[in-house]
Amino acid sequence: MGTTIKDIAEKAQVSIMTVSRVMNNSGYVAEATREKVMKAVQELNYQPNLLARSLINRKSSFVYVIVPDISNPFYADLTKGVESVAHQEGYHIILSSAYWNVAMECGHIEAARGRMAEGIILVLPKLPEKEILAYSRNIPLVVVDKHIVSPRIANIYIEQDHGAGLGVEHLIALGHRRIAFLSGTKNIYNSQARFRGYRTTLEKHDIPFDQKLVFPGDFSFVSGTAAFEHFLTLPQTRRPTALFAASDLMALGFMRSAYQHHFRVPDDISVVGFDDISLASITNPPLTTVRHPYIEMGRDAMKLLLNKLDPEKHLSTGDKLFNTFVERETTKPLTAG
Amino acid sequence: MGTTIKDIAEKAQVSIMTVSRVMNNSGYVAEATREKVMKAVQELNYQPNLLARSLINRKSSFVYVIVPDISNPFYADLTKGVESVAHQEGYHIILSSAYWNVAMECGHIEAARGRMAEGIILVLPKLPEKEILAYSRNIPLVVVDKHIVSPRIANIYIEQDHGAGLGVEHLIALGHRRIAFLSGTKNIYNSQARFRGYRTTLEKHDIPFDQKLVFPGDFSFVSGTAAFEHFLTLPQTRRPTALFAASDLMALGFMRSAYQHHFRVPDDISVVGFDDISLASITNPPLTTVRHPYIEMGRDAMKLLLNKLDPEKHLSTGDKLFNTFVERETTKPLTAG
DNA sequence: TTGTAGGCGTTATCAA
DNA sequence: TTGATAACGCCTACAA
Repeated sequence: MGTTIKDIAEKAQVSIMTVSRVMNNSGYVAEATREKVMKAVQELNYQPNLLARSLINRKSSFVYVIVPDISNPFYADLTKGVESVAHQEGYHIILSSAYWNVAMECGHIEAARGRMAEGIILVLPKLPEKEILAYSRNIPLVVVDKHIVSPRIANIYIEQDHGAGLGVEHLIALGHRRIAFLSGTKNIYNSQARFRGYRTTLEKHDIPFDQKLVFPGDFSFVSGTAAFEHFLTLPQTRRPTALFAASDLMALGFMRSAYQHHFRVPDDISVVGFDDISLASITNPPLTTVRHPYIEMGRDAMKLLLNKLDPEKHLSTGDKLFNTFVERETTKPLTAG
Repeated sequence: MGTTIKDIAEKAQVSIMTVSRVMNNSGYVAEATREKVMKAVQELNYQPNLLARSLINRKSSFVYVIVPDISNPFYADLTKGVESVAHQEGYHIILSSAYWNVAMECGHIEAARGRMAEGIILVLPKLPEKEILAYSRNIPLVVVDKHIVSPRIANIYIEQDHGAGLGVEHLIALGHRRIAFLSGTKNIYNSQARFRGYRTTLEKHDIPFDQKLVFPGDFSFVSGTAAFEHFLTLPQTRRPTALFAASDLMALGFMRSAYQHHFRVPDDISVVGFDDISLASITNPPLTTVRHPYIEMGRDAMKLLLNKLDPEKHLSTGDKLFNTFVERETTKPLTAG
């Protein structure tokens, strides 16, 4: 506790510079001297103070990760991806939740600057793009899972139109034509993208779009249960035979409510979700969905940041990420009638 | 980027000390001077370097949180609890996953020391107690969710015997007497505690313990599905009418497999889990379980650490934490026959 | 009310 | 191959 380079120097009867050289394997040190130093290091259980080192190198090896809420499985997965690359490259991550609150986001960003963080990974921020741009002039910043227009902001984002189309294509291939859409939170870009994918895919197959088949939701489990109530209010003949939900949570909520009303999935109605959260494969029946690759997004975000920090090092972010379709057991072919 | 106290001093035509005083609201500063300084701060967008400050104060405001795997919902919840208290008190958390690997745990602990972390919250470590004790002499350390014998190690741990008993009591109250136990990973203290709770509760009610009704498992979803296969191998008359699983994940796996074999829960067999992970309330049907309060454990762990760091400040860790029974829809009274 | 000197633990630079 | 000195950005203690 509190052993410094000076203590080692004293104990080993050398100058602090020599100790420093040993610790960093830099410059020339006679083998005998090195051993003397190492012995002192062992005995005093010395560890260099990395903060002091940061001060002089201007390299803290800290990266801030700001997520909406770490207890949300999406962001936990994303964080895992970030962490795996970070540790591999010797960085440590400082985690903060901002709870969809602009003021908290700003607070965390300021804190990151103050702590000499080398960069920030900002997940689904509420902060307007303009302000993000302003911050990004002070500190390297990567925005994840939010659609960004400015080419000046580093960004990991998957255009989810295509992914949503995958889910709808599958339902259409099974013969469904009355396909409902359970939408995400209004005015969120991700919601809109998923909706666009739904609508354009319908059009591509000459299936008329019906506003009545668009159920309101907010990505949450309960909004899924509410959607089923909404479904019940539709006259029998106008009910959809399939549902495409903008999130797995809503799909699950819908299914739960359906079961309580003695509807069977997929027998009475097919359901496709979006996200592929870890629960999706565990539910009963397991949910057919569109996978949004959070872990990989986290990984790539960190790599992108690292490449910014050190242009020498070109970490490959692999191929561009995209959504993939995952067929499980909540869909089945439309039977006549 | 890189604005220092010197730049401000120069711009405001004052000494460094005056700037320092303004930034810290300490000592006397004439109002006019203060304004001059603040103006320079604004214009140059200055932020004090907290690492440099840490060096002097010997107070980094960093706390390391070392979990087995952040993408696991338990630990994400726990981390959330830690974070909520930490931020409130001005601390930042550095998150690391150790993946049940002793070497990684040690690595993270060393890193924490090197980074001048003020403390470590160590969740379910693999590290032997003796080594933890050794580390805890160098840096304040709180061990969470692992049973610790030594009174010298700060610890947040719930004796889960009692909680497990709650689940079994419920089944017994419903008339069940042939109650199976689906066990967790062998040789893990938590598994043993949950098993003890099962067994002693049985004995309390004069229900003979039957080793055949103890199914092996490892806390995972798949080990739950395997357990159902095991269940099927039992002769009809010797099958349990209820199952108490040492984890929700296993309970869910068991149920999934059960449904695939056209068994109904709770009609054909009652199921109780343990943990109350967020999925538990979302499944179909929602799972009756014993809640293990991860968020609260995280909160209390951080408070305990804070109290260690600053004995002046007595953050109440509230009442002692315990497991609670959560009744949902996977159990029902045993019907004659 | 303000400024000067010294140091926190480390490394870069230059000299020996 | 080693060591003295001056930084890094800031704060404490003391002086003016």
